[in-house]
Amino acid sequence: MSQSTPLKPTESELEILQILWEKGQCTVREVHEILEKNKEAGYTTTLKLMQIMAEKGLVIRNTSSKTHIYRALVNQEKTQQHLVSKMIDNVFNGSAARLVMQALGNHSASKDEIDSIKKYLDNLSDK
Amino acid sequence: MSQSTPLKPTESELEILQILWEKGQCTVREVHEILEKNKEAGYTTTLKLMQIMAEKGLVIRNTSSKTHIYRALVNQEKTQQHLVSKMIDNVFNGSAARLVMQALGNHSASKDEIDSIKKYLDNLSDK
DNA sequence: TTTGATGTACGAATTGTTTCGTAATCAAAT
DNA sequence: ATTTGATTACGAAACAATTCGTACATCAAA
Repeated sequence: MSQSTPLKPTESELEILQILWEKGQCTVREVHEILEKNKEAGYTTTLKLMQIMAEKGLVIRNTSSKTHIYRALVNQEKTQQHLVSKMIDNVFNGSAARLVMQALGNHSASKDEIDSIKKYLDNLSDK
Repeated sequence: MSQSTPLKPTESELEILQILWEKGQCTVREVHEILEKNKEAGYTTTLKLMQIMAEKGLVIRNTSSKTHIYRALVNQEKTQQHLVSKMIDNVFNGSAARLVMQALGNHSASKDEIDSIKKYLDNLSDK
């Protein structure tokens, strides 16, 4: 089964996709202003990236007015899934469990998060 | 705190690192033969990659004999940790829990794996 | 109708990664 | 000694991602 849209966006593209996934739709300027909070970047750089993403089919844009409006065209979950699978193969030798433990061993998970994962696991093993 | 060795190896570099992590030490040929099982690649390509990795400090090589022997110089767990953290930020908007669920939902982890993760979680929340 | 602000389009420079051809080196076998 | 085969060294091409300067379009306010 061939996939015409790339499921492996670059890092910069992912930064933009995350914004679009959250906001639903954005102008280049809106995306750019959010990006700028975290890193230095010229406006035309963001513009160019989003244009390329449109060419690749990662996003679609409405060009009916002067200021174009962009939306993500790739599915958030599918993209995440694909990237996680790749990482499991590429970094953890195929072991999902090791990735999970590494992710949790990091102090990045809060107690609430851990609890919700437990619930999730309980549901999983019920089936 | 600055890190002189890059903790973000490229994909090709990761493929090689995984082999070195597992085997401990390897010649270029050994690495190359393992890589060849999964993908097409010329011998000198692998050689060049490993030479560059040595320059970057990702690996170290013993050149005392004609055939050089390579070892990973970067730590497996630290590297994994770093990459997972990046992915959590970059792909899952900072939520470790969402990464974990994506990883488990997808790769249909075995019951044993799930149980061992549960135990791991119990230990985590005890502290 | 001119000016300024805000936009898009486009091309090109820069940087990093991957690939491989060719030459040089060395050791072992003949 | 010479040949053969396996190795490293090196340079450059091919490719991809990122960055940005400049030109041009549009619109609204002066």
